[in-house]
Amino acid sequence: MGRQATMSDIARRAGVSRVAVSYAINGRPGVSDAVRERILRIAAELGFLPSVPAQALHGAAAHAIGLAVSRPSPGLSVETFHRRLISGIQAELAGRGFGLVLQFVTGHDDELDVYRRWHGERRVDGVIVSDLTLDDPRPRALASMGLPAVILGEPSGPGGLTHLWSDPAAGADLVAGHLAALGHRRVARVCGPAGLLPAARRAGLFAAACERAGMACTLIPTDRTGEAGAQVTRRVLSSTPRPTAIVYDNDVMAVAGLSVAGEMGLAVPGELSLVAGDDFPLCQAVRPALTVLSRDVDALGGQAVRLLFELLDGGEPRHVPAPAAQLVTRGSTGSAPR
Amino acid sequence: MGRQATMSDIARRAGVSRVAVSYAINGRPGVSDAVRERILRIAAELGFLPSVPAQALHGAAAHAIGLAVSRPSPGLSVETFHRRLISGIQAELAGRGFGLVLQFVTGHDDELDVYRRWHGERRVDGVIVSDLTLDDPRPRALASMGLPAVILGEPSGPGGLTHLWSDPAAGADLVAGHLAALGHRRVARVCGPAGLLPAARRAGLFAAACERAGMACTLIPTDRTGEAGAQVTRRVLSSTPRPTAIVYDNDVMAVAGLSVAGEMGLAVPGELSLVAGDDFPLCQAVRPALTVLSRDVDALGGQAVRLLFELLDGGEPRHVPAPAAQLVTRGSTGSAPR
DNA sequence: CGCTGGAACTAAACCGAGTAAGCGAGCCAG
DNA sequence: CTGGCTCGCTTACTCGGTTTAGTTCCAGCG
Repeated sequence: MGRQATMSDIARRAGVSRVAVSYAINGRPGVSDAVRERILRIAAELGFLPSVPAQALHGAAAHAIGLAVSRPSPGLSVETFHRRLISGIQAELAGRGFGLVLQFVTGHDDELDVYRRWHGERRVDGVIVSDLTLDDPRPRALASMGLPAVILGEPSGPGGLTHLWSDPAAGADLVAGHLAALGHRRVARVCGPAGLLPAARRAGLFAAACERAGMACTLIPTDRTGEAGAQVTRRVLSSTPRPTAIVYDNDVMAVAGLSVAGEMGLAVPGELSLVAGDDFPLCQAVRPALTVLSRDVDALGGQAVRLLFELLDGGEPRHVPAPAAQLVTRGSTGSAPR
Repeated sequence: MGRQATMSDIARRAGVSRVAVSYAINGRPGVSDAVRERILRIAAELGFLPSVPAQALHGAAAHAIGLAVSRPSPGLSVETFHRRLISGIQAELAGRGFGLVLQFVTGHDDELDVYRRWHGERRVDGVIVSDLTLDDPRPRALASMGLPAVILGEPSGPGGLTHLWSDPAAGADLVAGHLAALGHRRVARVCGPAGLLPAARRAGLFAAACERAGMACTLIPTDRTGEAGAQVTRRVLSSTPRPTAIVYDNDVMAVAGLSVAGEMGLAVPGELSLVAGDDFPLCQAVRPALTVLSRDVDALGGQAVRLLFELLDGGEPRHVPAPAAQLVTRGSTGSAPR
């Protein structure tokens, strides 16, 4: 009710100056224990909380970090990825009293405008950037803007920003190795858009891993939607010779692929093995449950936040490897048909 | 580069006082057109943006609204629901220069703490509340806190807050009518947790709608996870007499159910019809695509924001009906087996 | 010629905090 | 007994913008 209590209110009630209240509440020396205690009691009574805008006025701390999410990138996986990323970010943020400001954007230009606005309006202290593309303008722009940022993705140019990314080679080897060990010799890889840096790298590395494992590999780029997953799967399964395993870049395409396989009367994993590129609840809900290459996205978000705080505390930007992806074997992969 | 330009910087460069700059930038009378133009030109050159914290200091406008999302509520549908809600909120917010502050919470108490903090710290101007439960303490608490709020859900107590909700009866009738017209006589409804207000209401109304349509209906409460969807489906399909149609409260359970039906050798829609409770990309990705009861969640989010702005502009709280859900017929429903 | 009025601008106060500097009291040492 | 030191608290200034109250200048008008 009424308005929020301010330090002046507390000072008046306690019969001291406003500054004494500031010292008491921030736990700095300058007030006696007796007065400090009285002030804290009154503050608690009044439900006092310091005004973030007022604090942000003098220092630069807005006590918030920003995350811009590319809106039109289709495919459930991306959504789920971001949701888990946000979840991980939150967990780390909560302890520090920081807030998360979220904004959907439609492209890099739009996103940079958002960063400029956030920074200009002192709304956020730093940002976390995901979905790196080839020749991405964002790192450079952020650096010249002076807005602290943690980039989720491999550093390409020079740019002195903090990057956090995991080596996709390890994951590619895991999947290729698993399939090769099961006796597969012909596999298809349903990839993400060729323009997205991580998707392109994953595709290339998987092809290389297949070669090393002695398997033939077909790469098919898609827009990562379920529709695309279904279409591509139908086409691939109609080709001759038919691959005995398909690896999908995300979960929604894999689910669509599984449905198509069922429709075409192919037993999974008896006649066809499937691997999904990310582990989300959906992958365990379908029958058979999908073998997945799983990243701990929550942990990634948390680590990104910790790196951002490092920057905010005056640390130098650095490049950090993220934990590697792990293969979770479920019912959708089995021995290759003979 | 450097720090952000302030009004003082502009004033110095333009050779006028800070106040003149304020007038010029806010389009208020008090400066000549010549000076105004010069000030605006310099402001643009310097990339000036007013500091939100500084503005928030005098009025109450933080230029942000808050959304707390219940974190542990399981089930992909809820996640997707929130994602689309956020998307709709964003679209409406973007035009007004408002930001969205997001926070995951673990329960009502936690959520109320978050609201208290947001409000106390002047971080947000209002909030949007979803996932109403029976005897929900949040509306009352928000009202007594004086924090403007739009509640997505049916008003239960008195409380003078704005509520936005759609009549679930219409949707229940649509689904029941559709199935009855196809000749179904025995249906199962896989529901959400009994404690969630909308889930409970939907369940009750669907049972009533079935009765009116002359169908027998079994209600089964679940926690909405894919696992639960699979389990319940297996149990239901093993019972005698077997229902000829199953209606799920969300998408992930429906997908799990579809997989189980395939596993058990039941043709969809030949021997069994399935309906999902929400329309998300996933429902179109699987084969056959799922018939769904679709709400325009994006529009809902947008409308919630508009109602919140009404409140912020001094409007009175009111109760508003949301657009009714629509039935989208796809491949998973067909004539009942004879 | 002087009075009124409005346009154009400025000085000063304010919002709610943080920080630096100042000042009186009490204590200790010389 | 007094100089100097610390403790405890206050006054004064800052942040960046808004608002209120003037002030100056000039035109119009009686």
